[in-house]
Amino acid sequence: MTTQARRQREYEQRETLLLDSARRIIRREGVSALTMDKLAAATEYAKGTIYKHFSCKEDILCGLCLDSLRHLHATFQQLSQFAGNTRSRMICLGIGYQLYTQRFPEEFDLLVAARSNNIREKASPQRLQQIDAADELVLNRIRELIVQAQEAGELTLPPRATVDDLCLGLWSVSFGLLALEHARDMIPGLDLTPPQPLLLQQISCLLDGYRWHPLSTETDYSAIYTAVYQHLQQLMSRE
Amino acid sequence: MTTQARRQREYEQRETLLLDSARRIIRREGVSALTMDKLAAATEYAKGTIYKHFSCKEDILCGLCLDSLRHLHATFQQLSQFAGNTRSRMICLGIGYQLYTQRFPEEFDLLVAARSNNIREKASPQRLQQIDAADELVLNRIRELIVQAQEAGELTLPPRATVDDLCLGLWSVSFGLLALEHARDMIPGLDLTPPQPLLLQQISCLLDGYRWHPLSTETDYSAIYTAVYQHLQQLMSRE
DNA sequence: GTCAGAAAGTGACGATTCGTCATATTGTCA
DNA sequence: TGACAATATGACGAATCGTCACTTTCTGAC
Repeated sequence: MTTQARRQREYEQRETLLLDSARRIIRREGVSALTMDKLAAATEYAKGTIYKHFSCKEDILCGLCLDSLRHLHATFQQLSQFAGNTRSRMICLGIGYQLYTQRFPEEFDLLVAARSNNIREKASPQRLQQIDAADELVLNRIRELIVQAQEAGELTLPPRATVDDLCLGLWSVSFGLLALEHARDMIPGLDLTPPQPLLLQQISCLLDGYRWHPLSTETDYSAIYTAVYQHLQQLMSRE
Repeated sequence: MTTQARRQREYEQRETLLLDSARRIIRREGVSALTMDKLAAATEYAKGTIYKHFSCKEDILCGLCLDSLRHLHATFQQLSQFAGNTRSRMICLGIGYQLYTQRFPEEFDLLVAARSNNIREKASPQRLQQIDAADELVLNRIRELIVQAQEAGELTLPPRATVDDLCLGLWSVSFGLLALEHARDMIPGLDLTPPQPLLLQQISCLLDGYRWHPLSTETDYSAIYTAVYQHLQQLMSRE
């Protein structure tokens, strides 16, 4: 049915428009400035129409997270074409994640917020489920790479560790570090390496600990880091 | 001045009472159920009185975080008396952190939430500053241990890494992993080691990567883990 | 082209929660 | 004991929420 399809398309376009408007408001005035009335005015739709899409304000925030996760996933997809040994390619994902949070700080902030009940309690179950699904897609990219490393003989997991354990470990240290990165400004007198190499250093040590070859003691990765970094920065700014 | 002092004490006691009430409401009915009117009714104080203590609802949430961080710090203090080599003692802190989040899940949830602008935008600057200060106290316990490890010759940091880098790395992986732990329930089909050893495994690999001796390949830590775990569990349940 | 019925869009409204502040109460000390 | 300060109160106006009865637009059969 052609009418049906067109309507569906229009609905999705409007959802995008609504999310874009919401994003703009948040970027300009902060999350607390986002109100349903304001969003309605900005998009020139009535409040009732917005409620056709989102069950509440928190649902919109989750909608933004979802969008953002899909973005991240797309980036990871592109990165998977990067050539090199599996370990460099994993580093590549780490750098991608970091650049992503730098380019979309508001979205990442929401991603952190969306981990807490404060938001989850109110958002619609469907939206939360979609977020989880998107999360999993991203995780799959990491998982894949670990499996490839095993197959390539570059990684042999310790006895009781599973692929998912390492996967979650990598995710944790990256998510944690980026989420805590604010601390850099907030906590005075913290003597840290600049942000860019800091995450790589942590990932690198973790990978050394898991004995993902070639170890950082065996190869000098710094040239590779720089190359990947520049490559990615171009890639992401182009969009 | 004696009157002054007594008033100050009463003020603090009431603040504790207010926070305890708020905590109870959140625990029973969720964060969104916490309203100023409800808290007023529960504590038998008027709303105006509550606003003498907290600038808004988010400020209360941050108050709870602060409380919780102080708790964590106290736990870390106690743990620093634990005997053993520096690496086991670091593991000890990790276990302490984990048990802490298990015992106070609501508080930890708030701690995650308080990292995002959603809350930070509204809370009072003083409270946020207090949180940062408390955060730093906790970090100092980790930092100390790293320095001790260096002094004991059990740890030699890689060329460009600072004490704070490692400190933040450990904090990140722990915070990240615990914050993402929900994922365990949410994301289906994740093949993970059970929660208790999972964090220890990550920390352990990270420490191996940093070459904090004795490495996990040199010593079997599992007996120590179990001992520390039981010791701590007793310690924390006693309170 | 027209029209009836379906689908989509609207915004006024009641309800909830917020934060304030003029007033009331309590406590202090000369 | 009383004057004054400190503290507590809760009624109130403002802001925001989410709903739903109504209006407008669209659709496809005739």
